[in-house]
Amino acid sequence: MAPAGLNMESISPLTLNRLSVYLRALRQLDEEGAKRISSREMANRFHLSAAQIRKDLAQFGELGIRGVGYEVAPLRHKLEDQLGLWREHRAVIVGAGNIGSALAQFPGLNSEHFRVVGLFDIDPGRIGAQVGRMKVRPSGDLAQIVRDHKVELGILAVPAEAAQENYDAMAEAGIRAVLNFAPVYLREKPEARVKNVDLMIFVEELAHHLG
Amino acid sequence: MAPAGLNMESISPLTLNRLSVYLRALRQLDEEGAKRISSREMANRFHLSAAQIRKDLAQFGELGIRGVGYEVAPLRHKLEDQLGLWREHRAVIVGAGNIGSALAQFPGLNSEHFRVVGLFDIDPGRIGAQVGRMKVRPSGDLAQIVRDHKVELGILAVPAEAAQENYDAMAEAGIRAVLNFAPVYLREKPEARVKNVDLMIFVEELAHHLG
DNA sequence: GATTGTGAATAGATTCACAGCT
DNA sequence: AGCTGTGAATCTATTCACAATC
Repeated sequence: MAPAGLNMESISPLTLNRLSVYLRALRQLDEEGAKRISSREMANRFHLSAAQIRKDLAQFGELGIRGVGYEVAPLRHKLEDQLGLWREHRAVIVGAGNIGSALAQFPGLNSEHFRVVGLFDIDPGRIGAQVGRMKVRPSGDLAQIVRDHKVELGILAVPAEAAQENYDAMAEAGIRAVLNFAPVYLREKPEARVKNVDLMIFVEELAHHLG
Repeated sequence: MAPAGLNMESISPLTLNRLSVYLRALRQLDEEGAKRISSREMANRFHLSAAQIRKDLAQFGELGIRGVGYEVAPLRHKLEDQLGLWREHRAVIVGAGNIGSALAQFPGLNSEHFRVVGLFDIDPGRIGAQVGRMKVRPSGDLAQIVRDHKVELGILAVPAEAAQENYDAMAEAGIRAVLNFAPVYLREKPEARVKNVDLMIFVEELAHHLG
């Protein structure tokens, strides 16, 4: 009997990130029409560890069938649930520069699970510009859009020096989670969790190996 | 006596990524005119762990002064050296869609340490388009540009289904390291190291916490 | 016979706490 | 007096290896 909802332990961040990887693999398998997959097959195919797949998945109950493997579609949906993808999340992007504009049109953020409902900037030269299917709005309209569309997710794509004030404004408007692309440490408020994404960390990791 | 160059141990990936974080902090301190900083001050200011800063830095010799702290400018340069930033690295970007075009104009990739020397696409509708200071070139010109500019770093910003063939072409052309933004597992060649960046992992991590 | 789920073993990372310098 | 560098202790993550199950 799988103790479905009563898991006290929170998922470790490393495991959580792997769930996203497994989910991507399962979606591909599902599209290919695969009905079942063993941890070994999945590990070989997507360059993962079979033991780790099993340990990670076992946290959510007995999801597999001994002697057989995992059923692709049900496992996919289980992982989507764990990742909060059982409902649509609305997002706004603040900063309509290159990165912000690219993210506004990013397929993953305009999918079944996420929807970008606003792209904001403070620069009058950008306000009103068409970016994909959206028009850039003045940052002053943020709070109203967040309220009207029940936005939970904010994406910060402003210069470093403007990041803290825009984060504060997002938190104030009721946003619950922020993905920060500005290369700066944000003083975090309890109501709005921050996840930093620093692209230079990836580039510098490669540069180190180049020597 | 610090055994400067004879470090046999390779740096762990977690430590390596923190070096980028420390470097960013040190640059800011340097610009502010700070001459010295203690691990404690740095930890408080940038929300890090003092013991971890010391452990990480101690790998590269006795960089600090007991009773005093670290000298900002020399430490900054030591970390830049460790991260391979003592010389300029040339990069090309393949895929001139939203993400590729944004990265072509990303300040970190057009800095003292990195330079984007080419932006490529296969779509005739994009070839010739002006993106920042660059014109989009046909992917067929990749090998020549890589050779002429001694390019070491490739950035893959093509759709998932085109990623493997473009990675192979990069490796073939002589590129040594690839930052892959396509959400797909690449069969890696020994001559061209891959670092995957999947933006959906970050978004889904936040979505999980939103529940 | 095959594969999961899992306790035990191993490996790796972080934090503690203090000796050693300045 | 204050801060680094570091061994020891702790905590976390991964891998192994096999009993349980289909």
